Amino acid sequence: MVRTGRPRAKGPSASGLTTEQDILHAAGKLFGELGYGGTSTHAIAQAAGISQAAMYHYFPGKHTILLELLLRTVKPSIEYALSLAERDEPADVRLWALCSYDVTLLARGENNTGALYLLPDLSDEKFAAFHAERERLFGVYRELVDVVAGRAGQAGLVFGLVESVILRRRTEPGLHPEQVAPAVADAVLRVLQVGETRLAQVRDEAAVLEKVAD
Amino acid sequence: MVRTGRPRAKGPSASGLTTEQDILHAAGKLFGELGYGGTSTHAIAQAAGISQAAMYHYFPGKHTILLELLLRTVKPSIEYALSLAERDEPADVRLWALCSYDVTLLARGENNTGALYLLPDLSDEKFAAFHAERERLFGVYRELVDVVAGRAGQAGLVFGLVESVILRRRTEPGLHPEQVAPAVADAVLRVLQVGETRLAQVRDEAAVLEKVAD
DNA sequence: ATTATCTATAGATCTATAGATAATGC
DNA sequence: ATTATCTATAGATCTATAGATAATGC
Repeated sequence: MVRTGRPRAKGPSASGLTTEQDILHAAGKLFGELGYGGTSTHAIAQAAGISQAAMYHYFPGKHTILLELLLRTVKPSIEYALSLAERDEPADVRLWALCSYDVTLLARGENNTGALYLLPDLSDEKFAAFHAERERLFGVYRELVDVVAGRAGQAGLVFGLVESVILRRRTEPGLHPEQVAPAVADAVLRVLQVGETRLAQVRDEAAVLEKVAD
Repeated sequence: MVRTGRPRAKGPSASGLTTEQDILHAAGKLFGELGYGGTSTHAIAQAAGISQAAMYHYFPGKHTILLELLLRTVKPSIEYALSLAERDEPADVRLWALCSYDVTLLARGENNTGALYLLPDLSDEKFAAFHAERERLFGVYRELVDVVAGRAGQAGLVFGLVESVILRRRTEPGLHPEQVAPAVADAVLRVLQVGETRLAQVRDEAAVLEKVAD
């Protein structure tokens, strides 16, 4: 199980991960801190422990690294959202579970991977595949929110409330996923004018839907 | 009242504004769309109608342009927040008015100036002056939120809810300030568990505090 | 004389490619 | 023979400075 190919000049991967993963990890951290335009391919390669040119063995260009990161970040949310669509718990219970799960993902992780959603560079059509996935996720939110609210037009507010955790991570260092996730999910139902009595029931019922995020 | 100095090669400012304002306007638009690192000084100058080098007559470097934009964007919010601190309306009424005012600012304007808050480059200490101002604003929110909630620890959630409008502008093109501002302010009080009866009163009372944003 | 602009450019990047090299696989 | 890496570099930027120039002011 020894690796083929020329060995790295700076010694083998300190993380023990594959080179592709080292690149993605380094790029995710740097894009989040310095932005896409502010991160050079040289800086990514250096943080990954390889030469600048070696990156092109794995990714044909800088933007494909960001695209891959975006797709990997949104993927678990979409899978969970779609799995909820098949359940027959009431909409408010499923919405609470979905919000709690997404906030957990956004609040967790050493690098603020959700911060990639904020990059202005995403308006480039190179990232259309990501926007399409995100739209699917938003669609699930909209369906659930419309039922819980009893009317249309509240989904944007809810989605914004969930994603505002990305912003809060920057200025609230002591933000713990297990604490903020239920708080945001509660807030979502309160915004939709679900009463406190019902909310307490929803919280209990949603426990069944809890998924241990990988 | 004819302007001194060498005339522009491309003809006089189309906007009729000062050159400094042309630069700030162009930079605000480009930073928001392409990011700080993704926007060259050449691109800013071109959009402003001057040569790249002429910018340095007004700003000693690229980052001072961004800093100036950030300070100008946050300034009206701080002034309004501080003016509210001296009023004797109840905390819930003042909080509603503050949220509504800030959401209006963030939702309005041809360029999404609030989008500058999302730039990852802001972590650089060059922008410490902006963070200090923003912290002052957050302080006013915290005071009001703590009183309305009857306990500490909810201010981050509220601030996030207000600022999530910046995110929503990107994906919800039909977002009208006069529509979304009261909706978010209502949502804030609902999150803080203010009852519907009281909320209706608050909305009425807050009308007195409404400020026509300049 | 002062001012706002211009043109030109030095020096420092930065991306992507070409081609060499040091491993393992067969 | 295949693979993963390396070094070197072309060509395209990009920031900031130097110094010239075309107006108005006095």
